[in-house]
Amino acid sequence: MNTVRTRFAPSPTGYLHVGGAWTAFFNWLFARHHGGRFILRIEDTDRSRSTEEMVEAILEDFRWLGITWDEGPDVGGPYGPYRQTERMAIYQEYARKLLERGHAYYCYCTPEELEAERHKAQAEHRPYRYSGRCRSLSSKEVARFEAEGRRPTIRLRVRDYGETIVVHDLIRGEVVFSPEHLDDYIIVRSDGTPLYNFANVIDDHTMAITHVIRAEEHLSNTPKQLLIYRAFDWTPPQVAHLPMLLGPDRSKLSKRHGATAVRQYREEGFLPEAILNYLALLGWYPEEDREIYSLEELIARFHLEDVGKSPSVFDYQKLVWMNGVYMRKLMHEDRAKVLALVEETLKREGLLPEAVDPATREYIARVVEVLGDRIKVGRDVLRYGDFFFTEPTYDPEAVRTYLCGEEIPGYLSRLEEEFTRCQEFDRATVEQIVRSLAAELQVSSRVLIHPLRVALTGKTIGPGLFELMELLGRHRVLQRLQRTREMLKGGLTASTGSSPCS
RNA sequence: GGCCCCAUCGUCUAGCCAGGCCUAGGACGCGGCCCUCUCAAGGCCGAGACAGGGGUUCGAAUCCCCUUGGGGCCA
Repeated sequence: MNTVRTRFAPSPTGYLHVGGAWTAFFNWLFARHHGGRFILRIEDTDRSRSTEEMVEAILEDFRWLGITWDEGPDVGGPYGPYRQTERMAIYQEYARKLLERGHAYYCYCTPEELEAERHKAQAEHRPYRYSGRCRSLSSKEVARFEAEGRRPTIRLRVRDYGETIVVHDLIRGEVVFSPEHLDDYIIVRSDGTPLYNFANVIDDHTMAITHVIRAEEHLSNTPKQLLIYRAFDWTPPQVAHLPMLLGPDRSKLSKRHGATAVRQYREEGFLPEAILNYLALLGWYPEEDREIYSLEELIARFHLEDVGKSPSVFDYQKLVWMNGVYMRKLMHEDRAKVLALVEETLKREGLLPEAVDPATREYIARVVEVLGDRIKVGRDVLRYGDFFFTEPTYDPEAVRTYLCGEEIPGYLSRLEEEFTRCQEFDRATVEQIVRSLAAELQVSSRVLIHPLRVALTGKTIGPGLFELMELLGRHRVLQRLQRTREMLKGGLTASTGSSPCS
């Protein structure tokens, strides 16, 4: 039994897409499950849109995810090179072989002539298929075309038009294609570059790929590719077509659905383990009523035959939930990682300098401690605790509901006095102060707590008030209280010049 | 337009291949309650699906056919 070899072949025209990551991951899981190898190949034949930076970016995204490859453009391997632009000689060589054996021929038809054929077919209400008029050109005709300056394309010669093609798909079973749409299709353009279906087959074969696992959008291409294998007398690899990844509106997942690049998730502070775990559960489920699995468990359980056939909607909410599960676990198993993640987020937002001193590190650690499991993704630090690092941004709605009562300024100045006067400024003391004042005023303590929170943080959500105050420290608390009172008194906000309470 | 794929709660899915164990299970999300200074987390409870129609069968979510709906490829 040959070793299993799978591959993923991204085009370096953008960052790694979650759909691509998903496909790659299943290839990876399958290879790892069978003790095989996973290969990365770069499909950069579209030179106008491919860049070297994107090759590096994609490799980096894979590294970050923890999807490792055994052969690829950077590490090389026995079947290289691993980028298509470096394999042009190989495609030419195989195209020549096909030509020599008569399985392919030069075609001098111009786009206009082809277009005319197509029109005719349409007018007669029959499916278009290339007429094959260049199948047997005499040397005189060839000479004439050449003299006209025509550059030929190379077409595959399909032996038998009437034949049905059966694809044995590991996920879908037997898929039967009726023959009418198969024709002598182009495998090499007139400029000598190979077409996708051709390059793909040559690469997969010469790289000894045993299992082609790809998205369903390629299922319709499979018969065409099978024809090339047959022309060469090669044994085709096993194929498996994964279901499509959809956006919430059930169309193919794309940029307009929001974040589709793995890079974006990384920047939002997602954990690679959580992303992989989430991706694993799209189109596939181990037969247990649970959803959290380690990579090892995933590898052990993965079976291609169990992958579903119906398309899956990418559920951002569930990913967030799952990330939260991993984040909580990390919180007590490897706090340093959480801290690093948070630090990165703060730097990206410009709330921290590049070089972070030890005292700030300590402060961040305390913030994370106070924020606790509110942090489901890295960016939640901002959502719940931006005010720890910058002046609060006041949520207008929060101000209106909690700071606009006429008794509020009075409460706040009483609080301010007490906070100025007290000896210690720890959570127990401030809690004591707030609760006694509430008792004295004969109001529920929440009557003081809510306005205080909004005054200090700008929002209605966040960590416990007293912990937050202790961390903020007396100085900042007093400063913010003062500022809030001025804001309420003056009735002015910088932006509109109107009262926040009207 | 031609060809191909798909079809269980809003979403991811278990069950389907080997029909009865399914008054269809779990998870996310949603609603309620508890905890509580808010949010988050946690606990408890709840609403929520076999696309429709025909068969086959003693019996169908499970097998077959049609319709409908979604998606993809080629043009």
